[in-house]
Amino acid sequence: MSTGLLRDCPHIVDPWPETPPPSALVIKISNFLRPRTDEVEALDLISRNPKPHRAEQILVHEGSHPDHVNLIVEGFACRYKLLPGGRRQILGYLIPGDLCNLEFALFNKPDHSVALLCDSRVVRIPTHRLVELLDRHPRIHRALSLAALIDNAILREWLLNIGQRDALQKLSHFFCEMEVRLGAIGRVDGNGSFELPVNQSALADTTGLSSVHVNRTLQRLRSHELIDLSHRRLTILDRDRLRAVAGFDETYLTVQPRRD
Amino acid sequence: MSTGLLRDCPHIVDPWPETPPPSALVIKISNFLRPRTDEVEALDLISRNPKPHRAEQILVHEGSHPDHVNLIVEGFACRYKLLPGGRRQILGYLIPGDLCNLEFALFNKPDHSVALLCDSRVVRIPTHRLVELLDRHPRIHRALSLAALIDNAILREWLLNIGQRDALQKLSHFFCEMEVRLGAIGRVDGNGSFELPVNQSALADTTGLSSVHVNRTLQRLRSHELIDLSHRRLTILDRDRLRAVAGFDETYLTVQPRRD
DNA sequence: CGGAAGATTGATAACTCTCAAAAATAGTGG
DNA sequence: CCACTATTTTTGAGAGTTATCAATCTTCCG
Repeated sequence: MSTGLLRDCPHIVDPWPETPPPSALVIKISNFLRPRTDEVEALDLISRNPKPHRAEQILVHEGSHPDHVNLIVEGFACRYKLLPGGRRQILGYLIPGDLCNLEFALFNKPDHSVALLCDSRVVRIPTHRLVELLDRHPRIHRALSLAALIDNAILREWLLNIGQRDALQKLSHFFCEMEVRLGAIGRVDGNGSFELPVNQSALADTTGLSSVHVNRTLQRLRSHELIDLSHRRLTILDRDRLRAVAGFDETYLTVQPRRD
Repeated sequence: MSTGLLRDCPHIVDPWPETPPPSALVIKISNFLRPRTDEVEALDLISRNPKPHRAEQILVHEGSHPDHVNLIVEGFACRYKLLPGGRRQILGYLIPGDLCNLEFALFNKPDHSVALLCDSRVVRIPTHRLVELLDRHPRIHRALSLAALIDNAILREWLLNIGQRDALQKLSHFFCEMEVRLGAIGRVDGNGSFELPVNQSALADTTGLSSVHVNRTLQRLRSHELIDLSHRRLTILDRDRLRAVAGFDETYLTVQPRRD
């Protein structure tokens, strides 16, 4: 069952105790197209046997030259860049089903690092195997391209968030985004509550605020009864109101394919 | 001495020893691979007959459903998002050779708008023609994918810039980036001077600062004799020092293809 | 020449930061 | 299971960068 390693990471729970669990990657692809049986098989095959990794582990080092991509099967990771002075900007979060460094394994060296935020299960896929998969299954290739576009849209929205919104909006917006993303892979329960293994220092580096200010802004959100954040778990108490505060519009996270 | 991506890729030989001036798109593609004659022809064909457009014109409306992509042949444009309160975040700049909305023409609706910053020459390419081109010339397709990765890297660097650097660094960094990008397409003269049709209000929306603060920060940069900005033209007086101030490292703008 | 847009300046307010330390929580070993 | 340590959260105070408002000056352009 659960190993000692995973015991301390309560969000790693098999949500499909009975049936064969659809892999995170299949769920993700399904957002873009209805996968055929052979495609499901290929995706399942490639994400088989995830290895447990410890929190804090660095999956990708800026400037390295990886020969594989990382698929997050269970857990959380973040992309980030460091500045000489020690400041850090978090560039995005990786959740189950996300491919870590597709682009850089194929083309360029990573311009940023990726680290795990909690104990996670990760598949290392050799670059050549991924390329084979994409060659053999063009629809999967297309779906992953769509996923990359969404990543892009997320980056642009973050730019807007960090550049133009105030602290309260920044944090609210981030929470709204994570709720949608995690909801799409079944990680949000009926109460609007989900695992979010992100401490206040990381929230600060996500939003470009100081951790002290994050702390005080969180208190404000709590006192307005918009959220509850404790034990690495976020509960959205009033989603509509939180979205109103954030100015959140989820369309940038959604897909409207033109043709199949 | 021209700065730019070509200089940093010594294996890429200048394919036009003496002949007619290469189109902006050909120059751009050449940063990623050495185009064959037929590819140059195809690129030239598709970027033929650019139409003049007035400054301020909006090329792409957020939420619209364009049936074409815009190729900037000459001029400047910017991507941006607006917030209900009237605030604006500029998300990136398009310079000659840049394709405006490749992604959204193919897949999704634009999540942002694009507007011209000065009188420009633009080619409207019907989506289907672009798709044909990409199908017929897979190497061009691949090169454009690489270009998209660079765009991505730029977005991440902007996130770092806006999130973590102070006003002086933000502006310096932006100037350094534009110098490299414009240098790569031959738009920077020997004195480190180039056209930059971006007013202080746009600089503010680029960096997430107020225009008043931009003004005062520019004065500081000028008094340090790092730049000169007037008549919509920026001159970098001391590139090394400006880069040091900005903490600028151009590798995120460059390409190191793995194969081919 | 005159209006409009952009740049500059001054003054004040405010949001956010930094420093520092205490309180609370989580993790670890006996 | 408890004690102990490290990490994280919280709090206080003061400083500072940056924003806002409003007016003036300058430049651009018809």
